[in-house]
Amino acid sequence: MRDTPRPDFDLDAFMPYLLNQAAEHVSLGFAATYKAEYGLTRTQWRVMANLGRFGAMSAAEICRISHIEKTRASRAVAQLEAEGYLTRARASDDRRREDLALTEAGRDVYIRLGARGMAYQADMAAKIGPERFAALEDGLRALIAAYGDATDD
Amino acid sequence: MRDTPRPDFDLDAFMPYLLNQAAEHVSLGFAATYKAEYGLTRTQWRVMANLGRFGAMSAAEICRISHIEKTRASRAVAQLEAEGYLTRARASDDRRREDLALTEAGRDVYIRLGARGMAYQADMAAKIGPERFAALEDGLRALIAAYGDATDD
DNA sequence: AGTTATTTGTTGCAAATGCAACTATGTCAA
DNA sequence: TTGACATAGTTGCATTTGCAACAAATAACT
Repeated sequence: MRDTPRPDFDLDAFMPYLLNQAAEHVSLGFAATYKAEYGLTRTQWRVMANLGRFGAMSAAEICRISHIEKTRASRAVAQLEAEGYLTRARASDDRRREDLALTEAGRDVYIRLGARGMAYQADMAAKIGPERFAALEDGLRALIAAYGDATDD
Repeated sequence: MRDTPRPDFDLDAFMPYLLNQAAEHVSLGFAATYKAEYGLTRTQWRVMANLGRFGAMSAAEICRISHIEKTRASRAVAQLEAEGYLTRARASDDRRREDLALTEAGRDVYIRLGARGMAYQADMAAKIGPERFAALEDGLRALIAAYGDATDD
C-alpha cells in the first residue's frame, strides 16, 4: 500500500505555472532596463509604448488594449505627466475623456526603449532558436485569443 | 515628411508583453477556482503544490524551486499553518530550517485542486490544439532555461 | 578557538495594489 | 425635460508587496 495517494498533478508541467515562470524571468530582464535607466514601472512603460506606437489616445483605450486596471493606469498617467513624459487634454467632443500624448521627452524615451526592446527580443530569439520563438509567439497568441476574449475581464 | 519618427517597436509583438498577457489571462481562470473554493492565494497554492508533489521540504527550497520571494513564502506558510493545511517542524540536523509538510486536510486540497488543474490543462490543450500546446510548452521551457538559470535572481 | 560570512526565517515600513465609492459627463428612451 | 443607466477618470481605504534590517544557526577561514 502507498502512504500518499498518487498525485498525477505536476506543477512543473502545469501551463499556468510555466507561463508565469517564463513571463517573470523574461520580463525581469527587460524591466531592469527601464527601471534602472528611466525610473519607469511596467505600467508606465506600457502606457508610453501604446502612445508611442498608436499615437494620442485616452487612458480607457489603453486599458482596453493592454488589459491594465483603470486605477493603475490613472496613477501611471499622473506620474508620467509629472515627469514630463506626456500631456493630457480634455477631448472637445467628449469632455469626460482625456487625450494623452507623448511629449518630446516622452517620445525620446519611447524610441530609445523601443530599440532596447527589439535588441532584447532578437537576443531571445537567438537564445532559443527562431523556429521555437515563432512557435512560442503563435501559441501565446492562440491562448490570449482563447482566454483573453472569452473571459474579457 | 513624417511628424513622428518611425517607431518599429510594436508592443503587440513584444515577447515579454505577450508572455505577461497570456500568463495573466490563463492564470486568472484557474486562480478563480482555488481562490473561490479554498480561499487560497497563488503563492499559497504553489507552496501546497510543491509539498504535495515532492513531499516535505523547507520554505527556502520551495523558494528556490518556484522562484518565490522569501517574504512572500514566509507569510504564505504562516497562513497555511493557521488554516491547518500544513505543519512546520524544526529540522534536527540544521536548526535554522523548518521542514514543512501537508496535513491530511492539506493533502486533500492538493488532490482536489490537482484534479481541477489537470482538467483545466486538458481544456487549454483542446482549445488551442495539442500540437500548438506542445510547442508552447517546449518554447516556455527553453525560455526558462535560458533566462531563469542564467540570471538566477 | 575566534572571527567573518552565509543561510533560514521573521518583521518594520514605505510603496504599490485593487476594489468600491464618488464626480462629472454623456446616452438613451419615455 | 426628466430619469435611469453607462462611461472616464479620481480618490479613500484596507490589503499586499518588496526591500532592508534583523536574529539565530551554521559554515568557512585563519
